[in-house]
Amino acid sequence: MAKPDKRKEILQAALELMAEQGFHSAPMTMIAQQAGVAAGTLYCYFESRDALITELFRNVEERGTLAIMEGYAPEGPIKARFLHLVTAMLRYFIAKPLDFRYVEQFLNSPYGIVFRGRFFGEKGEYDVYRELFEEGIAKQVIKDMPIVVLFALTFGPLLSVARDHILGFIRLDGHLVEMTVTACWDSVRR
Amino acid sequence: MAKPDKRKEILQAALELMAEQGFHSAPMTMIAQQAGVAAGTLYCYFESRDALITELFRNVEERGTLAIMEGYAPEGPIKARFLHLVTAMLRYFIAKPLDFRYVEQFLNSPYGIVFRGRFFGEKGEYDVYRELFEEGIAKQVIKDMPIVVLFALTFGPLLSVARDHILGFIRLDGHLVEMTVTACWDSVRR
Amino acid sequence: MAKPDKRKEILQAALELMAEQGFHSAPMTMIAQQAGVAAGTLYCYFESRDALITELFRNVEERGTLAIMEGYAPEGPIKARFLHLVTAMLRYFIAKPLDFRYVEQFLNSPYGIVFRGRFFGEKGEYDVYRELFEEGIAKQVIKDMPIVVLFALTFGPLLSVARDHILGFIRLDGHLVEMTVTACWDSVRR
Amino acid sequence: MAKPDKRKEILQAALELMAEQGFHSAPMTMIAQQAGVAAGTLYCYFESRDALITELFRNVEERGTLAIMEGYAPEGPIKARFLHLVTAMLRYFIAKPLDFRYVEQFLNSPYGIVFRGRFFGEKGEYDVYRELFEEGIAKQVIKDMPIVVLFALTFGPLLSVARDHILGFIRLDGHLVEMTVTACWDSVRR
DNA sequence: AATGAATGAGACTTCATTCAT
DNA sequence: CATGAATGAAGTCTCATTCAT
Repeated sequence: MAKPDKRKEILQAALELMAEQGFHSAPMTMIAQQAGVAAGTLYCYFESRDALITELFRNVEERGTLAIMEGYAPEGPIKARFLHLVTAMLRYFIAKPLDFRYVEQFLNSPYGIVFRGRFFGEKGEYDVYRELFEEGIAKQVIKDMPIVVLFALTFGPLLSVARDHILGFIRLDGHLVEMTVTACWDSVRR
Repeated sequence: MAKPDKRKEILQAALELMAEQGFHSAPMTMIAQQAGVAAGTLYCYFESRDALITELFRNVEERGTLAIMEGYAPEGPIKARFLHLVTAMLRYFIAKPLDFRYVEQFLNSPYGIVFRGRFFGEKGEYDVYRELFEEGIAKQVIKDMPIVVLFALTFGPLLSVARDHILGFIRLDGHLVEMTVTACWDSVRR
Repeated sequence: MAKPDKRKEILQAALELMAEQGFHSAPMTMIAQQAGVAAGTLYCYFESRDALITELFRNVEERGTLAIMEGYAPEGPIKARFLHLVTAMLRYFIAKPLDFRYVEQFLNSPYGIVFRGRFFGEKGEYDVYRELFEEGIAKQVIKDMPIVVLFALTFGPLLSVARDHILGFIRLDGHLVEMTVTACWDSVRR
Repeated sequence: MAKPDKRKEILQAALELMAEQGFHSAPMTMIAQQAGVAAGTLYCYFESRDALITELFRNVEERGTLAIMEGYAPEGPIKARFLHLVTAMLRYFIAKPLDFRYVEQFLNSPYGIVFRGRFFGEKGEYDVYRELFEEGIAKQVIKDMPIVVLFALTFGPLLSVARDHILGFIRLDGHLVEMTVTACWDSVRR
């Protein structure tokens, strides 16, 4: 029994190493070391390196989903809902830079090809955006474009800006977050 | 056949393999094979794997720069210049999917961290955007935000949309390109 | 269910796994699982993997010995005794394919090198054959050859034929068993 | 170019190690060391461990085939042909104990399951035995039994006796070889 | 006795790079 | 310049065994 959270420590170790240096710089041995366990122990909790990487992504995704759904009012006006989701996501990225870097790594790796086009999208949440856009289009509040393009207009800048913040190229304070989110809105609104 | 330019063939081979499968799936031996040369020959032209990868990026970057600068009128109105640059870049990505995929791989790898924040920016071109934005801000045509954010608002959606096109999630025809570019403009304009 | 004899269950599990897939495909953990016990429990009953393997061989050997000695008339004529032993052994192999496969695995492994030259030979039974051959030679019923060669002539075909039967290359019915055994006799008889 | 026979040295190293201690005691590193090359070099000549093992078997098989076919008169009388083949094979095993041990290892491993039932049988030679037996049965010189059983009666003792010789349990001189082969003949002849 | 999480040595394999030709 | 065989460090994963509970 010992530490029932050895699994969590491994995930955390993997998150830190992979987010900071990329997948290729986080061999299993190093993850084990960072987690304070033996190399073989990783395989008590994860079937393979791939399984660990995928599982970690699900983990992060879940945290992200919780973050953006908190306080979300599915019945409110389109614009308010859009601003809520996008602001929450950007704040989440800023608050959890490791999560952000990891998601980026993952989506830009062979593992993540499957997930391309969505970000935090395990079923429900993906639909949150989709529904929002579709409703917005129907109500003529949002531009009549393919959902995929609306996604790009929304998340493209978001990821880019979050990255720049994390890498230190800018400092996203509350004001700047608001401006950025508003600009995103400008690009999708009618 | 002869050997018109072994260097170019090596670069092309690397581009194809890395763009299609990722860096990790393009070992030096395979690149050599694809280029029709011996493994050792690569090291006659490039000091190391890293050098080849970096050099290839510069190569692609140059092509991209040429593409967007063609027909660019530096003295025209802000909006027209913006639309020109962004449209040209998107078209370039669509026309050269391998270049695009490679740039993505590169920027999302440890190699590319240095280049983060810019895209086609070797000196001059980066300045093209910068000047455009600064001029636009001064003339109160573009939102008064940090250049970095304006970059994110412009290139974030562009890359995302290009990726979706290349992966087949959407089909970017002339109309859709125009709409996308316009939406980008909406996000940065005042 | 309770635990009638954990030791036996472990041996049975090892027999099944090793006979069917070979030693290499039966790690201790898998044996434990198949036996319905924890991995560590194996070491309560067997000092090591080697000990388990060796002990299992003795076990199987004992069953085999019982099978061939049943109904054996040590005072009868040479030929009748030969036919009895050989027939019984072949039938035993057919009836207990797992035992057979295991014996084969064992004898063809480093473990079994020590046992080479004998088959079911723990003390008494080996002597049964030896005495039979020696008496046969003395009575000029059996060829005057080294015992080891007589063993080879007797058991070589037996094992080979049993293997072919178990692997499905032939179907050994009563008639074929008799013919095979007779042929073995032909090779040793004068 | 260096040593054009590095491949042969690797095969020889593998043969020696595997024949003497079994597959499991001959890791790739050790084979490389014994062959006087680096570990990676093995993979210049063989795709994988499996490929090496299989290739080595084919190699040995070929040597064995040459040995038994030398001086074989396909038109001679059944008995003479039988004695030739069996004697030649036994002598080959005695002359090349490593080959013999390796063949045994191989046939008793997962690799060799496919080859079960034959010994030196790459097409042609297998047919040599088969034709011999079939012709013998037709001419009523050999017992009318399934070919598989005749194989067992012939090769079973052969392998057994060769093993005993190699392990030092007996010393097979010319006389004993002749006696053994004759005994084999007794078991299959009518 | 029994458990099973943890260990860590060691196996197979890949691949960037070198160097004698 | 070009070659490509050779290298060996490093990575992933397996599994016999231990030990605190």
